[in-house]
Amino acid sequence: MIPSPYPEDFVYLHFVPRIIFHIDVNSAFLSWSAVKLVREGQPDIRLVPSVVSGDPSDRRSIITAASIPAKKMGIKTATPVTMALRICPTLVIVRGDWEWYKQCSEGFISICRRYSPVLQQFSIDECFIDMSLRCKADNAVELATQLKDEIKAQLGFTVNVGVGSNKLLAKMASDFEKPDKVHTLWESEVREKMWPLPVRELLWVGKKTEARLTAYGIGTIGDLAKLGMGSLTRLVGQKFAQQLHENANGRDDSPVETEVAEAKSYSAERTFSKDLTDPKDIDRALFNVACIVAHRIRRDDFRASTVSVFVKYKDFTVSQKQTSLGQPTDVTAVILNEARRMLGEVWDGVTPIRQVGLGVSKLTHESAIQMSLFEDPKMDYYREWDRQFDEQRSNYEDAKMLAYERKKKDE
DNA sequence: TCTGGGGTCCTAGGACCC
DNA sequence: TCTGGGGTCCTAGGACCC
Repeated sequence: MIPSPYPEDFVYLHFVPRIIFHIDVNSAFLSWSAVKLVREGQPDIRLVPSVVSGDPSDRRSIITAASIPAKKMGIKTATPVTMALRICPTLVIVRGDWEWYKQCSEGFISICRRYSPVLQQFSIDECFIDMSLRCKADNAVELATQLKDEIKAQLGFTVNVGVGSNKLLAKMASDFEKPDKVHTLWESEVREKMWPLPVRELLWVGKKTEARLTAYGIGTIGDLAKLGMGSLTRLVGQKFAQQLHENANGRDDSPVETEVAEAKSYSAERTFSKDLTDPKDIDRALFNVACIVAHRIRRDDFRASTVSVFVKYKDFTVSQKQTSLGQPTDVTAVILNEARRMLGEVWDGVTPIRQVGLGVSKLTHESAIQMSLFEDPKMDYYREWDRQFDEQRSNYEDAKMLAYERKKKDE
């Protein structure tokens, strides 16, 4: 094939009709764990009510992924494990395996990339590919089916492929009947396939927006599509109204973004198995999340100018506080001290805390300016502490990877 | 039944500057 | 001494996604 002299997105935008695929792994974490278990000679958990979750003995664990038989019983993602067990006492529970999931993800992404290099990874288990230059509307389904079958044959798990004339329609289509299916949603099919759906099924319509819309008598995506901009703006604000109006009518001109966007913020949080009041416990958790967040920004060569801290109470209300630093930092102690100071302002020291978290934002790559005259004289000590922490942590991660590789070789 | 963890984007009000 | 209006930055909070 002769390579095009133009960027791929330049050519089609001008005269080729857009054809977008959205590939979505069916019950991703559950399918991926199932593949691993099947390879080990275990029964296929996809065929029985089963879930992936955190520690089942922790009352606060929730379901991360559920098999189709489990979903049919009403066990969905984010259901508390205790509740799921009440619904189905024989539920099979497996723990997540992040390293394995990453490998499965890389596997299916690289197959998709062979179909089109114009690929946007949307999450660990979803991607868009721009097929505008690779097929025509009349053979799109054939290619999508081939892609879906190739993933199943090579990797052992199923995907849904949504085919449409833009990203929104492709994504909506991949959400139709599952698993292991190809669906189309062309603009000409919007009226028939998308408008009858409940408004909640439209991308970006969450619980709150649904409540607001249904209170106004808007039940289906079709109702929303026909609603005047004036009313919609009063309900959800101008910017969001415009987006919803376009989307409900099946329009979306956002491109398939091949560049991986840089992170804009990092955060970590810890939920306690019991609500806590002891400042020592809270501070230990704050210390832990500060170490994690600061390690991540150093790993990615960032410095942060804003630090925020937040606490969540029993009733799920959140208080948070953020502050701007005089100069960007990646030093754990600096971040932790700001967080400690703000925690003192945000928390009364008495109300039990369910969760504590810490975040950093306003990230730059600029190298820290060392103003030794004004800098805390302990800063060198702090940096050395961080260096040793990072070294140990990466050794730990290396060891984990090595153990994993060894195990794989044995299989 | 009792709700994890990690992100993005938007809005609104106040401070400050010109 | 008292005044308008626009732009920008900051913080708090809320909604959505997987």
